Amino acid sequence: MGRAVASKPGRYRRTMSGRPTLAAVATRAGVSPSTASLTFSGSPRVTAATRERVLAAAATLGYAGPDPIAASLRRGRSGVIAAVVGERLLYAFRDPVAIQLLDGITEVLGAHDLGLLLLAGDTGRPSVEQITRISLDAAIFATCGLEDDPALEALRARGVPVVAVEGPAVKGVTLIDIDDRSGTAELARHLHGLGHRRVEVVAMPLRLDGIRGPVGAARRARAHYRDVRHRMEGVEDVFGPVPIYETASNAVAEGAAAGRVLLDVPTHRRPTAVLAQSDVLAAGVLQAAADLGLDVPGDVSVAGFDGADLHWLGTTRLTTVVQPTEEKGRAAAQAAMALVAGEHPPDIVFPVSLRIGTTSGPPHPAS
Amino acid sequence: MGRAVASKPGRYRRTMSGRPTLAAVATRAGVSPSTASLTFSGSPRVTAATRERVLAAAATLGYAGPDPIAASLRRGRSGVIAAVVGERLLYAFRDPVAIQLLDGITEVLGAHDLGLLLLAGDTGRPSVEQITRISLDAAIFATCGLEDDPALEALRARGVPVVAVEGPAVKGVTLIDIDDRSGTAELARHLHGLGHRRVEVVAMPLRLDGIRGPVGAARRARAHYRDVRHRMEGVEDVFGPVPIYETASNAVAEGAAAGRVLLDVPTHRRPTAVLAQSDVLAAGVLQAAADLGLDVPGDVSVAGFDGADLHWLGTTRLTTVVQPTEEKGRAAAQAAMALVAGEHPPDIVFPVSLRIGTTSGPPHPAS
DNA sequence: GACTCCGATCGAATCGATTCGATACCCGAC
DNA sequence: GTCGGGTATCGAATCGATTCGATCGGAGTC
Repeated sequence: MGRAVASKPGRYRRTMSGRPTLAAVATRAGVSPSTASLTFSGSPRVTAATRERVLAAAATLGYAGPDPIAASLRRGRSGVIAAVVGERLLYAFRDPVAIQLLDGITEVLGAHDLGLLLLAGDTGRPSVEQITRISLDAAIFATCGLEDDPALEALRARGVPVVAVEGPAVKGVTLIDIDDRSGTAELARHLHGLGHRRVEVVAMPLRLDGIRGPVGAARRARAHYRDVRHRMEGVEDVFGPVPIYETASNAVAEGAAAGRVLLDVPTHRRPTAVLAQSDVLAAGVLQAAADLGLDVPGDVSVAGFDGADLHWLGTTRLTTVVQPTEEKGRAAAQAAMALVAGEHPPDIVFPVSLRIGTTSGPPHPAS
Repeated sequence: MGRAVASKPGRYRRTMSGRPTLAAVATRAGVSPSTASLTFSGSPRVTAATRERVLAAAATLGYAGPDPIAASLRRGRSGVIAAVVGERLLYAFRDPVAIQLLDGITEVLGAHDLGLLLLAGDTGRPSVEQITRISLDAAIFATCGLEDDPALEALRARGVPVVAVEGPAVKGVTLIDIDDRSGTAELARHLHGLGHRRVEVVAMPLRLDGIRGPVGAARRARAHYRDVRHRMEGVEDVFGPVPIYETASNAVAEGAAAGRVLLDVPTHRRPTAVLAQSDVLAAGVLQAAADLGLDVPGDVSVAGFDGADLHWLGTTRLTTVVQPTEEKGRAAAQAAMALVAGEHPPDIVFPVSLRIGTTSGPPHPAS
């Protein structure tokens, strides 16, 4: 018990960053590294007394628990699941649906102490470099999934399991989907039943090239996104071919611009109903209608899709198709976790439901 | 070249997940693991010919590059930086400022192939478990930073460097801030100059307890968030003590509710100007004013803070204090990277600037 | 008092790459 | 022909933990 012994109480090995290692804690506690490890993993095979000693040693040395990186290497997983967001966050998160989806995802991942990594693209896609440098257990294509996405390619090459929310529909990818087509068709039937015959569609972007305007057959055939396609088809199931106006992005301003184009025409050529492919676009159309002094639904009915809560609409209740966005997110997260566990979760298609609000009504008899 | 030899072309070691390892590729290419590693790290010390052979071997075996986890362990970094978001994403991301901040962060991180991990709290704070399980190189408190945050505690215990955006101001944490106080004061002077004398403040939450209503002295003293405090002080610097109405969250609906309370009173008691602490809240106040049939700025001037682009405001240009949100994000990311590199980046305070819009004007002479 | 049996603890291999210093080789020069 | 210098490649240690099977010690039983 001489001073020489007592004077070097902290001479244990430390990590590069200067922090102690599990081995150091074990030494200090007078146990083997294995026992120390067992202690921190909360194994019941460790005596309470031993546990105490290990924890005390850890406290003394300022050890905050096993290094996650080393643990990840040994375990073969990182505990991180990526959400791939095609655009810059600034644009992607303008979409309340995207946010709600992500919220559902984090809800499930957080409950399992998993982390959500955002893989966003500056110009379009997240860099493949990012994907190869960061350790991921799985990836969820949250928005903008494309069949020929290079990010998808990179993930598959690495053997990272992939979940896609509303596409891309690729073999080996678990798909979490909603019934876009029949949901839209139900909405279309509602409008048709009200007497509407002259309807037009305001579509979300068919491709990521910033083009807006009327959609011709050629363009139509090259529609990239599954949900966009299905929502067009749903309308056509009821009304047959209808004019489609494509927006450059899923934003209120885009919807407003489209709305002005469609509504600022002589009455006899004006559609009696506008079906926007999203609530956000519909909000824009409503704005355009208001600017033009048109009454909704008196002069024109407006419908959306998503059932997003657009707080800025005030008391207007948009007629729309409600999808279980948050549940989609939860399901996606669960599927991702199942894939990580080596299971083969099934694809899922969630049902949607029509919600009739205050923005749809019968057209003018004259129309 | 008998069949027996040719039939076993791929007998190299593979990882647990069934993927080949760098060592396997090296063996196959007839080089040492070191050389293979050098090849993948793009070292110029490797001959073109050798590089070719290694890459060919990798292609044959289906090797997509070094395992990020193993590389992380060796390098001592994971390439992941966390953004701590206090609330659920669903609420946090309703705030356009938060999104813009995050966008700025991802812009910088993405350019360096770093990943952004979202640490969100379901009920309040992100779980400490998450922090101890996931490997982080640094963390950025993006919103809702509190001095006594257990998450902050956990991060520091692990030795993870921390950057805070607008608080918490704690020793050892790099602070990225804006000049809330003098910015608000400038705005207040503008209104004072217009002739306003009866002004009220709609404040963001002072604490995370869901309380809304007039703020008394006791409550005022316990204001938790730095930006909220500073924005109150800025107003008082010009007007002296003014009534403050606290909202339960930074949302349009909350602003609207507060607006109704403040504006739905007899004219002589109605404030001639309302200073909301954020543009989102101001949007709500505008909505309330419209609902009450009040003209802005005729009957009441409304001002916000942030300079967020609220696309749903239409043509109304809010009088507000513009802060460089995106740049704040970029600075935060850069500070985080500097900390990871072992540097000591300085705290930063960004200036803000008054932007006079269409929602402020002189009060009624009668008032 | 010897023999099992059971459970707490330990040893050692392993996860997959990175990196530094050493080696081996090739070319030119003396 | 040999030596020096420079460079492409290699060996081996290391990053920090996890985990399986082995070991050791003590309690219970005949």
